[in-house]
Amino acid sequence: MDGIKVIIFDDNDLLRDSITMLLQDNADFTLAGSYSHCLDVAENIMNTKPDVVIMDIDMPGMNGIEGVKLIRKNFPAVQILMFTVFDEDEKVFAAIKAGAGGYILKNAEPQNLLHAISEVYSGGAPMAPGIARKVLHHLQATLPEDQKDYHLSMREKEVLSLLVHGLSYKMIAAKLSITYDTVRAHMKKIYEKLHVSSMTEAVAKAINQKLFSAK
Amino acid sequence: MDGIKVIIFDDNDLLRDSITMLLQDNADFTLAGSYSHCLDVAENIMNTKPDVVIMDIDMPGMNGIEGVKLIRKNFPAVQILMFTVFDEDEKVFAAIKAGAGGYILKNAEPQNLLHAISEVYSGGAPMAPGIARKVLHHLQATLPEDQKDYHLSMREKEVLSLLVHGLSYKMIAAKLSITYDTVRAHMKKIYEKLHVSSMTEAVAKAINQKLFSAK
DNA sequence: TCAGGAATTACCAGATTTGGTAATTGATAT
DNA sequence: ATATCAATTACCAAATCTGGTAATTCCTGA
Repeated sequence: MDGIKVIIFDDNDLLRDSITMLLQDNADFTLAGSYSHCLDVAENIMNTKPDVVIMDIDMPGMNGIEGVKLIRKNFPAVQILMFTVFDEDEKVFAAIKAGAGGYILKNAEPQNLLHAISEVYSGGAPMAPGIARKVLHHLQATLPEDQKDYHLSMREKEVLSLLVHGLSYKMIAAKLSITYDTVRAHMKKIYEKLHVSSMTEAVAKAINQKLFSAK
Repeated sequence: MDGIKVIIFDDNDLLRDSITMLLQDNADFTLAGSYSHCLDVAENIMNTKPDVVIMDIDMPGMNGIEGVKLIRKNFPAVQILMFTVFDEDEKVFAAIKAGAGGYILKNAEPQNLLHAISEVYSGGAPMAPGIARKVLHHLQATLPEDQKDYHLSMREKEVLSLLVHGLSYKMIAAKLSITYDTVRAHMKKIYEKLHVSSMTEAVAKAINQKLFSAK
């Protein structure tokens, strides 16, 4: 009956107040805490057990990104909604990397904030339009290319994988219980198929083409 | 006065009809074309010059992902909104990689579709909640770790970079106009700093830690 | 001014990799 | 049944890499 339990971290007192009122006027939400800094973030969460945390980025003492990391590490079930004026790539991606579940901007309509809280609570990932576009573009750039198929045999993949993990021919031979010369034979085939002619090139190509997670 | 110009590709005739009606009832949108397959996608776009394309994935002849690639390649200004029943990672990421600007599901409210069209048109990236979450998670997983600093000197980075690009000691020496032995000296330092002891390990570590884009 | 790091060059000896050529066995495909 | 391919082993000679040790120059911070 008390709706989604929310706490907020923001050093702007006026903004915290207006959000407090916004949430109090709406039966779907309960404001369980409001803090001007996130130095005691773990304690605050322990005490209030929120469903959703609204987190500013620029705060004295500890910035919101660090706060997010702490929350994710200790309370993985809590959803975090970034609420900030920043829309630079650096902050956005740092927040996402830290584990934020949504990212909206302070110039948004109050109604959007409420909607975003609901959405992040129910497993969505509310993002300001420009942010979502940034995220999509970044993803487009990093997503693997259409994987070329180099027609490596099972054994060859096995050998290449070990090579990528730093083993020498001799070590690979030992690991696979085959002869040094057999490893060499496989390597020759691999070089041929990958169009390379040295271990370093093979490793670089294997990792870059994501033939292996390599780690 | 005729609003956002939309065309749609979907092999479900009933669905195309209902979207046709939906758009006709709304002055903010104009339906400029409706096709059951995207085999003639380039021609269709040439003729209709749409602002936004609504694209299904599963269609006879050519699937929507391929269609998206074609559109992106030839008409980069056109925004594409995926509209499909699929929410598997594979399809989602393939569509994003291909260049889709938004991704919503067919079980969404009609109102959401209209909203998504507006959003993708104005530079946003509308996504179904679950899709957005997938995207965020994927990004979290691929975003670079907090880069460890191996304290490599400028010269050492230079040498390592060339190594990653497949050059041998000799080639590196030539490229940098230094002696083979100098390259060796740098490599020894690099091995020490990266805690490795072979070229392959150095290359693997350099790429995995994203010291270089390596491509 | 002195210590320390970065960049450079040098040499030695041993380990490792590379390219070429060749052969055997077993499985698969036509 | 014949041809192709994967996996295996082998040997040679040349090229390349690795670890150790050492020295010089230049520049920078204490």
